[in-house]
Amino acid sequence: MAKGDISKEFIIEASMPIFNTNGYNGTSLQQIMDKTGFTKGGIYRHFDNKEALAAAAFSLAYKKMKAAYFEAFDASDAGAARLLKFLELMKTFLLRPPVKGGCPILNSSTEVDDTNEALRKLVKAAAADWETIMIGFFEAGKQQQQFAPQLDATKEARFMIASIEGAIMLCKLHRNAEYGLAAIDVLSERIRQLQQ
Amino acid sequence: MAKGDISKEFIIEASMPIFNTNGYNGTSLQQIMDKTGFTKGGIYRHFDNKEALAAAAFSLAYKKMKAAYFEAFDASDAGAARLLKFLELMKTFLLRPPVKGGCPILNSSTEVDDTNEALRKLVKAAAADWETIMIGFFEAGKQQQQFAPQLDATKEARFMIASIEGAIMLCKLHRNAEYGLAAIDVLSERIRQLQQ
Amino acid sequence: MAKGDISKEFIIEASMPIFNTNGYNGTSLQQIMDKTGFTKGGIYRHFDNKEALAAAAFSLAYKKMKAAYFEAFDASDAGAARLLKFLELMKTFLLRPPVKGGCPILNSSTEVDDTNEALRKLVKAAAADWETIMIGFFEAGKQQQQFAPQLDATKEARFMIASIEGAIMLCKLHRNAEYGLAAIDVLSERIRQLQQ
Amino acid sequence: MAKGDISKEFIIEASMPIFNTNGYNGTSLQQIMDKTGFTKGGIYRHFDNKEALAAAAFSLAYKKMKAAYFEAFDASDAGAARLLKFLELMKTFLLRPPVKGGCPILNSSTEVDDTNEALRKLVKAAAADWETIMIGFFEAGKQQQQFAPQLDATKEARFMIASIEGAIMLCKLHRNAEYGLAAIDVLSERIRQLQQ
DNA sequence: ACTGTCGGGACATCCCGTTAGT
DNA sequence: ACTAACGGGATGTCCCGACAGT
Repeated sequence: MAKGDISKEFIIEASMPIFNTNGYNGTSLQQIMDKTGFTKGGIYRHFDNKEALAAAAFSLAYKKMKAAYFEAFDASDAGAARLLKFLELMKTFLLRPPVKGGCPILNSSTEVDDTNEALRKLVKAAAADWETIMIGFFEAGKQQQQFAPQLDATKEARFMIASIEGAIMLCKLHRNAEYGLAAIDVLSERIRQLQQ
Repeated sequence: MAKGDISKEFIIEASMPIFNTNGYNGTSLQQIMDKTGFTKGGIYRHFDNKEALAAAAFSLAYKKMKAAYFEAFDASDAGAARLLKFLELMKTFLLRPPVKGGCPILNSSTEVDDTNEALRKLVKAAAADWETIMIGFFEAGKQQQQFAPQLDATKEARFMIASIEGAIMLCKLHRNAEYGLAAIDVLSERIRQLQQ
Repeated sequence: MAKGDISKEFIIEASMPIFNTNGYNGTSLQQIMDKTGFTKGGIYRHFDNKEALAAAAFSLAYKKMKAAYFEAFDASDAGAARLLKFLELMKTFLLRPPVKGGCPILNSSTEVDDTNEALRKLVKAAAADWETIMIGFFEAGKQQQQFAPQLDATKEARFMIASIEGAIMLCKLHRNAEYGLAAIDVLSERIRQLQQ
Repeated sequence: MAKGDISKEFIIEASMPIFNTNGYNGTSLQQIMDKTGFTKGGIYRHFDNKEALAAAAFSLAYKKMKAAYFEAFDASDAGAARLLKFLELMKTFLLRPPVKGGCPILNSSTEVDDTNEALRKLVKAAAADWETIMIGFFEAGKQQQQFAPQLDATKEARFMIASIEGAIMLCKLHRNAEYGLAAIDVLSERIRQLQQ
């Protein structure tokens, strides 16, 4: 990796938690300058503008979050077991998220608008990616005859994502894991109900 | 109502959708000046600072949202029926929310931090208020023997709120009601399951 | 005294220490509003503008300072004795001035310029008034044959005022009476030298 | 000297007379922008805030004043002769000060308070520096047996500084050198008296 | 006599982005 | 590849003053 690429990665890595914690509007280049030690010119060498940097930071945040999820899956697990394991993992993430600031999709979703189309597209893609993964889990469960064949995997996936995101939001707001644990528990119950 | 109070209400009413759409950091006093026709001096006459105005705007937004909810409840309905009606209402709100910009709790939750303690408290209180209302619905259902007496109303309420907020988030992000409808449907199913 | 006059006096009395401590530019009407409990309109009922109020406050400050000086003079004292008594009084005033903020002439002199002609005239008049008083003391000493007839009273008065003001300035700056005591002591010495 | 340093010096040089004439509160960044041709961004590049610029301006003002003093001293002069020469110089400075606006110590002393601690420290240090210099003159006179060995150099220095500053103040206020000349003359007399 | 209301502008500060230079 | 330097503008806040109303 060339020197420039190292710097670029370094800037993204350093700015990611700032963006994910303070939001796009709440983050200034000055904060990133302070953290990285680079000057503005050095940063703009690698990114056209603030939004491009924010987009890169978001991508990294999602990548890290996703990696934290997959890290926890046992290769032998599949279908329902994997889903339950995933939900258990979520519980620990409610107050101690794998990326500082919590779920980047949630954090970005309220701030992106028509003035941030590039970033917006990325967030949508990330959400879609996550959905695809979850659908895969449900489909795997169907193939293993854990779930009924008529189970609507897309619906279940979206429901699960929505509930988890909402749970994260409540925990962050109240600064109390209790508010989200309830939701995760119900989701686990549902997975078990759907089996048999 | 005195002249000043009218102006104050007017400013709150006008700034509410701006704050609820663009967020706290994304909203400038200039935008509020443009919308209201007031100058900064006129605005600061009624609010100590931007946060105070944002707080008032949030309160109004939540009040309007809550009113829209209650407006839809039939006085004769109670317990499970009221919950199901509420969920039906939610479906229509996914893309056409009663307040512009969508659920103010969701919108604010990602942006409030330690620098906005006053606003933060309000958002927390609103979330708690909503939770209390939902708990009341479940408790009413228990009293009418629609739900089993051992049903954990708090857990159900938190789960429902989390799922709804997550659903709203997904719809807003994708600009497509489909992503949220799935969640609402599952919630309705669950209410029916909990009955009998 | 009519109600309005009482209010006027009250406002002057309350704003005087603020102006004398923070200076003209450093004092805002808000501070005076807070201290008096009046609103801006109430204040402007009695004063055309900020400068007019500052002028009134200055006059009061000088009046109080002058009163504090005369209060200490024994009616029987005159000439040199009175001058020495005055210098003793000055020593105690160096750190505990009779009006909060210290000598209003000194405080105002650095801030008045061509944009404050009205205030400027007042400060000049106050300085001239003080000078006249001091000249009177020296002249009285001459008449009592304490001082030589060829003593230049004006020169001595101006010198004494300059030294005292400079001493006050140094004490205020260093927040230490030592710096000014030296000057006062030399002045006392000189008075004694001039006698015989 | 790098380009930036030139700009910085230029800004300090340009803002110094403004600060020294109008005071800290009476000086706006706009005035400095107008005078320098720099924009706020360009100014803030070199100074963290207004106070930092004011501090730099004060330091320059004092440096210039001090330089003007020393420039006038003949290398061969020392002790009493140097003091008398200094007082002669003061006379010409009463109305035509070496730095526009007059003595920066006097000008700043009335305005610095607890909100300007950094600036305050500088002004105190300048006053102390001047005092040290004056003490040196008196001590030199003692060593040359111009003054009695028991002469209190510190006391004389403080007295002289106080009188000079007070004289400057009176001249500035009355816009008339007469008021200060009296004081300087007496000081000269005293130096001659202390000799013998 | 005094309050309430509002205008209009100034203020210091912060911001993002560009360019010259090395 | 990166820094230093600067522009130009927006931000929230404060400030003085005017005026209607009572």
